[in-house]
Amino acid sequence: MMDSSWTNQSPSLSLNLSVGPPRSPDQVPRIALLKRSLACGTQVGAIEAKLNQISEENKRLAEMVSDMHMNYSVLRGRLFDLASIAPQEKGSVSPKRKRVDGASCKYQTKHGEVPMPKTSKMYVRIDPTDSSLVVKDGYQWRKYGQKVTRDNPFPRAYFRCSFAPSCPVKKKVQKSAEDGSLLLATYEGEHNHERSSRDKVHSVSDHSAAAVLPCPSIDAEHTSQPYDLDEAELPKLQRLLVEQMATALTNDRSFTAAIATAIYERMLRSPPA
DNA sequence: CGAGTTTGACCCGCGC
DNA sequence: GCGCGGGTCAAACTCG
Repeated sequence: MMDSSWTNQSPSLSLNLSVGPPRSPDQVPRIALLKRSLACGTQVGAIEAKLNQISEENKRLAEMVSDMHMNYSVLRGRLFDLASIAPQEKGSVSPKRKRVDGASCKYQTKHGEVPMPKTSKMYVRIDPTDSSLVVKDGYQWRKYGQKVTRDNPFPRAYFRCSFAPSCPVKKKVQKSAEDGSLLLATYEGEHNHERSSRDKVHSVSDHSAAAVLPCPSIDAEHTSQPYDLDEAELPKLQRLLVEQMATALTNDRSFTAAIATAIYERMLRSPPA
C-alpha cells in the first residue's frame, strides 16, 4: 500500500555541477573559437579567471555533496541500527487485545482468539496550531473517543471507519510529543471496501498545509514485523537529513548561482523543440 | 432531525 | 488487592 523505497534507495547525489552542458569533442573547437573572437578584446584573462573561479567552486560543491552523502550514509546506518535493536513491541497493545502468542500473531478478546489485526503507521505534517487531529487518508472516519496518554501531552483521538458498518479498521491519531507539527496515525486492521469517491478526490491534498509522510520502513511493514522503530526517531532522522541538505544547498549562494548558470546555459544551447 | 463530536464513566489487564 | 493507564462506551451536545 505504501512505498517503502525511501530508505532502500540512496538518493542520487551525483549532481552535475559543471557550468554549461557536458563538453563533447565537437564543442572544444567552439570554445577555441570563442576565445579567439574574444582575443580582440582585453577580457580573455578576466573570463579565464572567472572560469577558474567557477571550477574551484564546482570542486568545493562536489566536496560538499560528497560530505552530505557521507552524512546520509551514517544516518542511514544509524536508522537501520535502530531498526534492528528495537524489533519488540513498543507500543502498548490494548489490554483487551493482548497477544496470546507473539509468534502466532493472534490476540485474545472476550469472544476468543482472533488473528492480530495488521497495524501500520503514517506520519502527517500539519500546522502546529491545528489541533483537529484530522488525517485525510481517503476514508471516512467516525471519532469515538479521545484520551490524554501518559507519555504524550497531546490528546490521542480514536476513530472507527464509518464508510462501511462492517469495516473493522480503527485509527489512532496523536501529535508527536517532540514535534507538535507532526501527526502520527496508527491504523489497525484492513478495510473491506474501497475508498469513498468523494474522499479520493480530496485525499491528502486538501488538508491545510498537510503532507502525508508515509513512514518508510514502518509504514510498509507492519508492526508485527521486525521494523518497529521508535516512531519519534524515524521522522526526526528523515527530517534532519532533508533539512541538512536543503539548508546547506540553499545557504550556499555560489551553489544556487552555479545551478542557475548551468540551467541558463543548457536552455540557451538546447532550446525546447 | 440525523449524523458526527465531545467527554466523563467504565472496563480490563498489568505491575507493585 | 489496588491503583494506573489505555481503550471503549454512551449520553449530551453541536452542526448542517
